[in-house]
Amino acid sequence: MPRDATLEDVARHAGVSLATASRVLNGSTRQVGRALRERVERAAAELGYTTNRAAQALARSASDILGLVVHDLSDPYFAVVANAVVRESERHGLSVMVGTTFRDPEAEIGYVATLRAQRVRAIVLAGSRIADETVTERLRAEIDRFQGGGGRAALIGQDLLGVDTVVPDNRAGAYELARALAGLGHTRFAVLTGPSFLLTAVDRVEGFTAGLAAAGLPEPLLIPGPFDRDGGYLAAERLLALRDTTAAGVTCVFAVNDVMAVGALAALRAHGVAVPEQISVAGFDDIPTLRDLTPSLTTVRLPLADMGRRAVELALATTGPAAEPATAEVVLRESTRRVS
Amino acid sequence: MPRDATLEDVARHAGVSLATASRVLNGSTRQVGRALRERVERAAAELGYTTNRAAQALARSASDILGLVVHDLSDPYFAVVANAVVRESERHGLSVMVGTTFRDPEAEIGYVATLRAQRVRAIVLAGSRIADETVTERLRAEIDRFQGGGGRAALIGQDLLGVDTVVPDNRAGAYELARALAGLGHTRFAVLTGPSFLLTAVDRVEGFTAGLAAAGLPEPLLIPGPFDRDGGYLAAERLLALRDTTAAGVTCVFAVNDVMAVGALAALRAHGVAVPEQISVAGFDDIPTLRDLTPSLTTVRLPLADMGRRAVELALATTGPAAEPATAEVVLRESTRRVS
DNA sequence: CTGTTAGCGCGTTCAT
DNA sequence: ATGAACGCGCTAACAG
Repeated sequence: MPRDATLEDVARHAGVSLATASRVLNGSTRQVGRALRERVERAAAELGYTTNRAAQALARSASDILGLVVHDLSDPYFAVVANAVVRESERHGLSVMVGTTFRDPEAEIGYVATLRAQRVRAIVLAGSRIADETVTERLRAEIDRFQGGGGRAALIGQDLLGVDTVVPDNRAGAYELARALAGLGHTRFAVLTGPSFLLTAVDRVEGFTAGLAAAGLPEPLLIPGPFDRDGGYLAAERLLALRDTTAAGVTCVFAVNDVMAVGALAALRAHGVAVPEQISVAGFDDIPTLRDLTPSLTTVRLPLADMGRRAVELALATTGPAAEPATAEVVLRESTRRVS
Repeated sequence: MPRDATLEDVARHAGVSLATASRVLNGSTRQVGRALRERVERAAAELGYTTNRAAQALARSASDILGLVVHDLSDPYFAVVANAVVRESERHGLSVMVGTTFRDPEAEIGYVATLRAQRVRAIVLAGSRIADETVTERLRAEIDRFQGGGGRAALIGQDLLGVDTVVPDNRAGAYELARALAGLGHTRFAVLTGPSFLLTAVDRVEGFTAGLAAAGLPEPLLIPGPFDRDGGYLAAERLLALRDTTAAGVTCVFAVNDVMAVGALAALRAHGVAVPEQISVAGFDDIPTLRDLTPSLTTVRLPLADMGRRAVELALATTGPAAEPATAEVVLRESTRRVS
């Protein structure tokens, strides 16, 4: 196993000192004579030399890695955010190390620890915070340790950790959505709420309910369930089961994210309920991949890619903790109709 | 900026030698006396010590990072694959460093170089190879250098680089799809081929054409274009424009991937062409997120997550170059209908 | 079982 | 402009 060429190999091969080789091959401000510089470059090329970044990081005590923690890369929400984070990081010359937690808060804490061990330059945490003081506190402690060691961190989600955060405007978005749907004439609503421990879900439910109240409408029927496609499917089935009782008169369903809405659409279709003729459906996020659905989904657009990009900016900036809102915008499409 | 605690800090704090601290804190086989062990652990906890992995990697000359290179994380195909790669890597105690190339071969080569500089343990390259000998050769050279330094590499795609590869059975899948569609009675086909330099696209087109030939049917009408959603949309529009001439009699369209098929469906819908009543549409990949489309999409299923998982296994195994097929399976759904 | 010490590959003063 | 030497944090002989 012929080991990689080292800087010393290059220096010797070029007949110069280690320091000189270092200066020409890695971004030093110091100048090196033209002749030597070329000798070193030739030697490096001949030996196929590549900087050992681990060693460089150690010597400089500064890595060029950015850590990213998401719930689930196969969820298009995070896929889009992650894509933007990677892209923006590359623009800054950083490599990205990703971790997936599958919504396990312990895994999230563990991943921050791993990234701290890696001495990454910055960490971006994407995804809903959890309604659990203890866990949140432990995560905050881990992040504090990371920042204590000189690291930077930024969040996408609820501003709960005392670090720079891009805050999706879940409440306002859902509020406006409720008003828009009320404007279409709907009066009885059901909400597929997702789990009550997910703050993102909670914020959206609360915003929606507040919007209905502001329109002078009664509280919606709340149907909890998992935050994913199957959760939306099951919740929609439960709604149908309640059609003749609690859910009587419901003409519009709000699923707190697009992926759940897709599940709900599938369930309604499977049970022969026409959308939007018999019931209207709305989601949240405006996932690009889902824009070609039929019927096209009424939803609330979040600037996903932009959020990822801005999170990286925040994580790389040197300013103190700040919360930046990411504006949500209602998009009415075919899955909701006007009722008399 | 209070720097992180080091092993030496811990050792001093616990009143033991550096070596002892190292032995208890990091996985050495060596045993340490119970008393000292506890003292060290306590000291580490008190100081909030975390191993500096960069230093550890340097000392051990072996990192615990796996590099992953994909075209585009926001493309659900790669999102699913990447998710599986991350998951499997975590299972092996490895962290994942991702890079996105957006189908730029230069970027791909560059990323392998970056990962080599990082001295990652293994690299997984996902995504279609390109029909360009020169570029392929340069990528191969870069990978060889990486492997020369003791790294391991695995591929998902065409077996062209002389490393372990998970080979999606594009040809056979498309071949079977053609036969299945022929079995439905279709005789005139169009193929939205994607770009001719993408081997994945080419393989699928060739397999499909071969399948038609085997069924005694004429060659399909080929319509090239980009490999993404918009490419599918545009190609479908071009197909419609040819309806009264070259494309006369075409009753079935094969888009070489699901995302393109979605674009095609959108275009057909926009132009008032009913699917499958007026024309049948089929895709390839069976992207999970797209399974709830209406009409549901006839496609060829690829075991995406499994492919990612297996690529990691290959990259971590010590065996020599091998090519493992990933079987493709035709899934007939609503977007294609039987014709007389 | 525990401690000493020599590297791992590179950056960076400090002389020259 | 160039080189010698020390340090970054940790592992792995080697010696006791």
